[in-house]
Amino acid sequence: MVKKDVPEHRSGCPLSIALEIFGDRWTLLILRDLMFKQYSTYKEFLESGEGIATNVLADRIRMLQEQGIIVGERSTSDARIICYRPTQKGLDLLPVMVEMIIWADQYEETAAPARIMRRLREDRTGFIDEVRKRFTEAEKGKG
Amino acid sequence: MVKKDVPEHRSGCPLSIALEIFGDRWTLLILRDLMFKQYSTYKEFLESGEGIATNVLADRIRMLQEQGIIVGERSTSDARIICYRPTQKGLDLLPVMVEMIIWADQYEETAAPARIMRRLREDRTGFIDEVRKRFTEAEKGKG
DNA sequence: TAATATCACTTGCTTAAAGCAAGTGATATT
DNA sequence: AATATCACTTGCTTTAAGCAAGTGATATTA
Repeated sequence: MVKKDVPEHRSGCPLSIALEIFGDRWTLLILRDLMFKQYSTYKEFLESGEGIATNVLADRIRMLQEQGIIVGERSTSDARIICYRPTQKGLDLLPVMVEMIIWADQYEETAAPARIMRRLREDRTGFIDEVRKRFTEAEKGKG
Repeated sequence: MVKKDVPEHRSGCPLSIALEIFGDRWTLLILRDLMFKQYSTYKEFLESGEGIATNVLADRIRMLQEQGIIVGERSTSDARIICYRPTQKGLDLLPVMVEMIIWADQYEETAAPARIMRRLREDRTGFIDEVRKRFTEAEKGKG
């Protein structure tokens, strides 16, 4: 059994609610693949190298859609494939992820290229806006 | 059994490493109690209203000390009590927590007072510096 | 100073979630 | 028509979370 439904809120504390949604080992890694690596399919997430289990991945994708953080739609060129993309609510998690990345890079041994980290530290908002634009531009293209 | 030892890194990705450390339901709530609510003891964390289990709390406190995110020392006035405080590494998680709080407040129903949230949104760094000072001043007091 | 209370845990057990391998049904390719 | 790929699901094992009770050290009270 795999179940990650966001439960009845234990407390109304915003941090607690946030952790009910993405306070686990995998949820933010899927969003990282989606927003930073520009992966968009189940298969790409699965093969991203972190080793997530198939049932957990399916479960998290379902939960992220229920929460309105991502949306999925079938590819027109290949109907087997579902392409996921972040919503506004999902894109607004970028600052959270960026701060986590900066913290980890400062205190732990990471494989992150130094110049990318420098860019990230020195221009958080510019970096975030770039990522954001990639998805909002794409949105227009469909409009 | 309760075991949260930070495992062998699955990937060198900074986000992945960060999640190995605090990617769970409880770790950041303890740090919230410590830094925002100014709780400092096991008992206070336990009674903070989120319903953490005693073994999980003990486990996370141990892990946070091993990671150098908090330090604990016995109270001089009552030798039963251990007072925990954040290290620099712990204080540097404030931006992560603040962004999570802002996100949750924007998209979920929270019990956070509107004026505190407004303050937080409009002056993230000022807010963070205030919290930070409370602990670095206290440090000086000990010499 | 003996008895009781409090503090920070630990232990043992149950329940829920993560991890793993294999399978399924739909669509696509050969 | 046969095989491959895609996005999952199912069933089982392992690990971690949840819960109640207990422990040892220190502190307070009668």
